[in-house]
Amino acid sequence: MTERFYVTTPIYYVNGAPHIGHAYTTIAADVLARWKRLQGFDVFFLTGTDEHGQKVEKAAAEAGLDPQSFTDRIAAQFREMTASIGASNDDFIRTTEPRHKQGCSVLWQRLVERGEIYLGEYQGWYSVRDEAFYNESELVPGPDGTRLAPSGAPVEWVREPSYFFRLSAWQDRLLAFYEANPGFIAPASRRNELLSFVRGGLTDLSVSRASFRWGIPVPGDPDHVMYVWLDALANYITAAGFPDAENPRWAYWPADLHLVGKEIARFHALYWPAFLMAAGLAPPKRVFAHGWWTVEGEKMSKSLGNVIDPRDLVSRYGLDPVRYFLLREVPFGNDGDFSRRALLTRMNVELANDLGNLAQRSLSLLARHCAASLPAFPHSPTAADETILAAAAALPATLAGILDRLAFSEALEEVWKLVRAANAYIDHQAPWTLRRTDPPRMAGVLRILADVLRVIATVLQPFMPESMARMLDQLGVPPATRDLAALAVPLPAGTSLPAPQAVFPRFVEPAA
RNA sequence: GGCGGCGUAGCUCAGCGGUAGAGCAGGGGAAUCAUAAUCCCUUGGUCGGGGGUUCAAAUCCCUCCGCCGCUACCA
Repeated sequence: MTERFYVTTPIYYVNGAPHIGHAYTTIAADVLARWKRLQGFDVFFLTGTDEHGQKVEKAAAEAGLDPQSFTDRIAAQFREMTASIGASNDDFIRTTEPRHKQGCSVLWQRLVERGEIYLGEYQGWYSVRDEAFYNESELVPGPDGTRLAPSGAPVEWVREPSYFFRLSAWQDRLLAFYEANPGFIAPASRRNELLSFVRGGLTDLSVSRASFRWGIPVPGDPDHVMYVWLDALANYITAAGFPDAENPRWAYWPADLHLVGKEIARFHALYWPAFLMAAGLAPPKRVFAHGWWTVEGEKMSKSLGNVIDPRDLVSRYGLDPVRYFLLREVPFGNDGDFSRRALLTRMNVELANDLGNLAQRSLSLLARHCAASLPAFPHSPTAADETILAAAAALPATLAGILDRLAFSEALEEVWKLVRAANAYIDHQAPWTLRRTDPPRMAGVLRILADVLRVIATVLQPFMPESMARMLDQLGVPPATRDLAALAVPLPAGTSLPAPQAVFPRFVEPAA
């Protein structure tokens, strides 16, 4: 039986248009999903939108729309963004869908039945913008004597009956869980923060709101709607068919990986496993929190007007270079800076000069001097041949280990070591000289280059699907033989090669 | 205030007890198959300051300075 792999992005909150941060998470998840498929896993890759809550209700009112119409509109933008960055998600869940509302209600009932939720009363300072309550002590003074949330959002005094989740009862079991699963939350810095937070003591969590209507009604008490985070987190199981254990999708649970931004690490690594364990369900296997992007050294913000729309980026620079840049530039988990200069350097130096040009020079020699067909493997390979072939052969396994740690930039660096080695190989072997002195040797060298390029293009497919498909076309690799297992079988000599075409042209400034 | 992290070549960072590394940028050379791309060689750092442990410290300990994250609280 093939192994399953379930990876998620967060469901994105529909109170604003998609930006580079959303695209980043989705691209990372997509690369992983594609990589796992390449390895032969049965993958379920989920993304979607989080559509309830007071903020959405307000934003809809301000836009003069009912909440459903409003969320329909924004959700469509997210769906479009998902497609525009080439995501290969298997599903796109919206929390306003019946399947989600039903599953979420069952989850609630299960928590009630198990005595994990009780009715109490909440009073405190509430921030609509943050969808959170704050203690008096957490507030900071604002202009003209007002109080503000630590985030700077305005707060109002709210007193209302509320359902509570017995989070306080889970402290020890959570700590035991983290202890037993040291890799559960990564990077390590997030784990430290989480542990210190939990050790500091947990209080019961208010999980319903009676102050607004736009949410999933609490079963049996329609005056309340569910807390948005309980609602939102549940998407990971409702999309997998919960509570229907017969649903084939349910076999994917527990998820192998929730990819999240660092700002929501706690919800995923603390509340979510607590909810699940309390409901008698398995917690996810891993949560990975990535960092944030600044733009040209500055924080992204609407007021600065420097928010990057991923769709603009893609139309300007092309999809694959953008995907490559985002995962290459910064160690996954760290914050990074998105600068035009850095993007152009990666594009021109690594994609165009190193890899694109390597393919082009190899393929044009094959086209011109080998009758556009794949030569036979050398009869007696030299030490140089053996060295580069061994490096290529070792690459997939090396990457597997690196990608299991989500070290995308490290993985790409590893691939580029081989790219550079192949450029050195072609220079040292100088097939253009061999053409006159030793044509059979020239053919052997070119065959080795084709085989090395095939490995490179194969393992890079998850990162740059479209470009690598074209490169594999040019290398004569049939579409059905592009997974990692297929690398074990060499292409037959004589395979005909189409005319080479540049895969990564140098980026030149468009005329103004 | 507490917990944690970071500070290494011009830039971005790796190394985390055993003669300072990579990529980019800079300099010199080779080659001319190729997207004027590539390859080879090379300049460059008292590893934030100070103290300590050790035969040996960027690497461990203490302290100071500067950044950052999580979190708490006082008045």
